[in-house]
Amino acid sequence: MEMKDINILLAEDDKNLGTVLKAYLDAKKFNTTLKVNGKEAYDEFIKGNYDFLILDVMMPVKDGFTLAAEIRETDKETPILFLTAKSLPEDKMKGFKLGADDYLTKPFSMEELLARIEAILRRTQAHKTPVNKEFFTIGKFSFDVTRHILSADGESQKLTSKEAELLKMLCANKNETLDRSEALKHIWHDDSYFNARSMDVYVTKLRKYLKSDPTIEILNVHGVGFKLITE
Amino acid sequence: MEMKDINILLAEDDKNLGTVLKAYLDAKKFNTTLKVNGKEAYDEFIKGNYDFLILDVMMPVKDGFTLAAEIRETDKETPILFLTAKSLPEDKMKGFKLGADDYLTKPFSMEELLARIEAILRRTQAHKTPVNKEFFTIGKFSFDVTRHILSADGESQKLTSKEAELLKMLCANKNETLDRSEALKHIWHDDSYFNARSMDVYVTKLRKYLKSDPTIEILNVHGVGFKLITE
DNA sequence: AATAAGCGTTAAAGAAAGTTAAAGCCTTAT
DNA sequence: ATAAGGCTTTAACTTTCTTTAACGCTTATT
Repeated sequence: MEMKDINILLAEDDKNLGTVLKAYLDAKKFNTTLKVNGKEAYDEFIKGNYDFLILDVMMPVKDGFTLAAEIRETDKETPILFLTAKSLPEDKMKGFKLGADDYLTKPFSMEELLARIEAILRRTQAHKTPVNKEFFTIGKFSFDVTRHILSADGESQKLTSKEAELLKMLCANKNETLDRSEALKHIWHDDSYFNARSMDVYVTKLRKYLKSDPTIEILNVHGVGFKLITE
Repeated sequence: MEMKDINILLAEDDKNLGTVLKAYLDAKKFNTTLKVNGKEAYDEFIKGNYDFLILDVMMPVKDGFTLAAEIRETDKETPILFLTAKSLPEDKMKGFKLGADDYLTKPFSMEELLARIEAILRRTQAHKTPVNKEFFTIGKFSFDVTRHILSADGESQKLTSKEAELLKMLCANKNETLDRSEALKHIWHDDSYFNARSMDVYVTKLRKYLKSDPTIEILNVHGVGFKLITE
């Protein structure tokens, strides 16, 4: 499965486990934020734009169950997976009653955790964006993401997979900076020097395609990435 | 949640466990059908309109993994929960890789099973569209999977088995990329260079069959696979 | 200002895919 | 047993897509 821009909020008070988990999930192309108690996690959840919550149950200041209950007061959608040493049946049932999607007891394998996260995301992410009807307007151009077609003035240009993916990411971040490393991780699956050069070549190609509309610009943000500018 | 219209297909060869589970689930307002092996369960799944599958892994005639794989060939939606005595990590991973939503090892509590089923249904029931697993519509074409017949405008084209299998996989992944290696492993049983070339030949054939509808497209995703695009 | 790192662009090399035709390989009928 | 026919694979050639390399320019750092 392609794990593009999934933001995971991980609440775990065991620093060791937390760090290891975050490293593992980030390596699997997620974007993980680690908080060490329920209160911090709640504050982070409120401001952030999270797609998945992994909550330890026993934490200082505010435990995972309380945290989940607070979150579910306003948010019924974001998936919750409890991660805990408590394996009592009553606890499990409490977790599910609070609206959890899964409940994993320690010790567990990272692979299983990943598999369970992906199983849940398969269900939730698919419906988030009404699948594959993606369409962007860039100045006088219209861009059919699924068909890889960029058209304007009655003319159509068929894009290659890489061109289309890059343009899609730029469009999704219209007028904001698209981090080079994000694009590389997502499209090239590896943030390396040579892939970065390859990306530069693609930026040039996209600029050529778009140059007939002078209001459009793919701006370089030195050392950071690129920004697609349109009004 | 009101459960009385939820149809569960339960495949379990242990008569005792099967009967007890069915009774429990029916008491919880589900509508449960019990089959004692993978083959019977598959036949039942094909004709029925099921919302949830509970599959034992070890069963005579056809095991649960094989059954799940067959079902997932044409149906990516219906939730699958594996119920098994096999608790080896590799088995769990295999289950999830096959597209399972959950994996519960025996012995388990009925309450936990119920909680897990409900957690999954919460995600899936909201947006479900019942589809016929043996029949696909592709633009103006209709494709009878079992009979290998592709028809449109009153004309029918009989497909060869390889053509039909490939088209089936493309349909099951409509508007998503079908990985080349997945198709090769599944249809050719070996992901090799020469089979890949053979697959290319079949893609050309399918494109010819489908070309009379310009809204249909089999798009190549370079280095990854193919994507069947329809409106 | 000197230096290094980052970017823009073009061209060429390399890898993957599109297509067509012919060769293999089964199955079935004679 | 052999020939015919349909299906699948192999082969060869063509086209397209992606990466690498090269060179010049720009931006940050000191």
